[in-house]
Amino acid sequence: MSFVVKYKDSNSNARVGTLRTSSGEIETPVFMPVCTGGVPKALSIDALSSIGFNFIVVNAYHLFLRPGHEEIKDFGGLHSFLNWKGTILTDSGGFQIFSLSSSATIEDEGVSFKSFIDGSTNLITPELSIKIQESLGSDLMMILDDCPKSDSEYSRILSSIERTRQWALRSKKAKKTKNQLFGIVQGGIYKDLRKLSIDHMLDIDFDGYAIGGLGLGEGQDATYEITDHVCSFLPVDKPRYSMGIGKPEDIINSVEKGVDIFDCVVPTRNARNGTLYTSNGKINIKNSMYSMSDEPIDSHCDCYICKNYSIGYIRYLYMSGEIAALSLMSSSNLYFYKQLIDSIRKSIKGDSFMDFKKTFLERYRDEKN
RNA sequence: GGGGAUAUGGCAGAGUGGACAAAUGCAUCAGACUGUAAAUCUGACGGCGCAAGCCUACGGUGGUUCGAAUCCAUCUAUCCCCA
Repeated sequence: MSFVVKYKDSNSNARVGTLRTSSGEIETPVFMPVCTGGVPKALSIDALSSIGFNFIVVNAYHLFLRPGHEEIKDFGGLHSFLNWKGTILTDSGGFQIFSLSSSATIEDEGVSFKSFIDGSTNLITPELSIKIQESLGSDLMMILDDCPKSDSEYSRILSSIERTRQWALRSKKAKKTKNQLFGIVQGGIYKDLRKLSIDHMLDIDFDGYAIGGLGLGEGQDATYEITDHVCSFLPVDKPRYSMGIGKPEDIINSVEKGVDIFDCVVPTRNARNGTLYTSNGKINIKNSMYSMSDEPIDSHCDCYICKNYSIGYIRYLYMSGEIAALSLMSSSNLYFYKQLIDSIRKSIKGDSFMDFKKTFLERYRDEKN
């Protein structure tokens, strides 16, 4: 068994488990910093190790476009190329059907993307996606899924789960290595389609199951409801991954429903756009109230940045367009996420997850400086 | 001393008789961001008002005109060239 549940919270579906991959053992719930192109934006990859992360997600489609999966394979694989000793999960490119929808054409065979780099058109099939992920030396691969826009109508979602089923079968068949492969549940906000998609994935049987297509505008209540619905049908002895989720409160609520693995661009992208996460809620460093403030970003935080930098100085750097600000802020947000997921895990082990949730959210929502 | 040019909202800079409270950029202020085509995007940005609207404003003053940031006179300031 590559996944074992070690602790189960008695007041919720939250659990602590260990996930074994070819690059080591991961304790869940876990958060993966997003390294789409092989690096966390505005940071070096070793900054992640310094913060304490040992699990990242990269994107197969982006690395296929540049520098190329064959090139990376020749280099000795992605771990070697990045000099990353931790675990790597590769996303298949399915999300780009959503995010690059204006330059994507979906067919049963696969998805054609017009490259934003050189304009070339590439057909990404489930087989090619697996080949790319295997060439990269992924520890944990994802099937190619059809990720539609959240406001799509029922018929489009229905076709997406059917296509995802076909692509899942082909992905599994194409897999040549022993590395793990996760299925992805689609179905939008429609519970019956979610259930159908779960059945499809369970029939095929994967090493773990991801919930896809959430956090794309359906609203937080819907996100939690669908997460709960999906988790209730997933096997307890397999890891569950909520793709792209989420904001701090989303992670807590999803853990409560039984999710084990997360990734999200929010800590890094929002850092670059001026948002910092603190135990008292998120703040916008552009707000004039932080001008020349000698306070740390988070007075409850004991990280290096909070101990050594004032928010007034970081704001000055940000407003001046200094690159260092983006780096400091990304690092600070990732540290916050690391602390959050560590605290979640600790509270589950102590069977006090719901108390942790209450305490955390009260402070996170109300005090907002 | 002689000749020439220019003066516009926090800054830069369009506009040269009515569609001008005045383009655009920057700065400023606020918001958004969920498997990253994002160091991005959206909104506000003379005053008062919820609004219709009213008031003040394109260096000063005085004119021409139904109407002036735009035309004329004059004053002031700045810059350039020749002595």
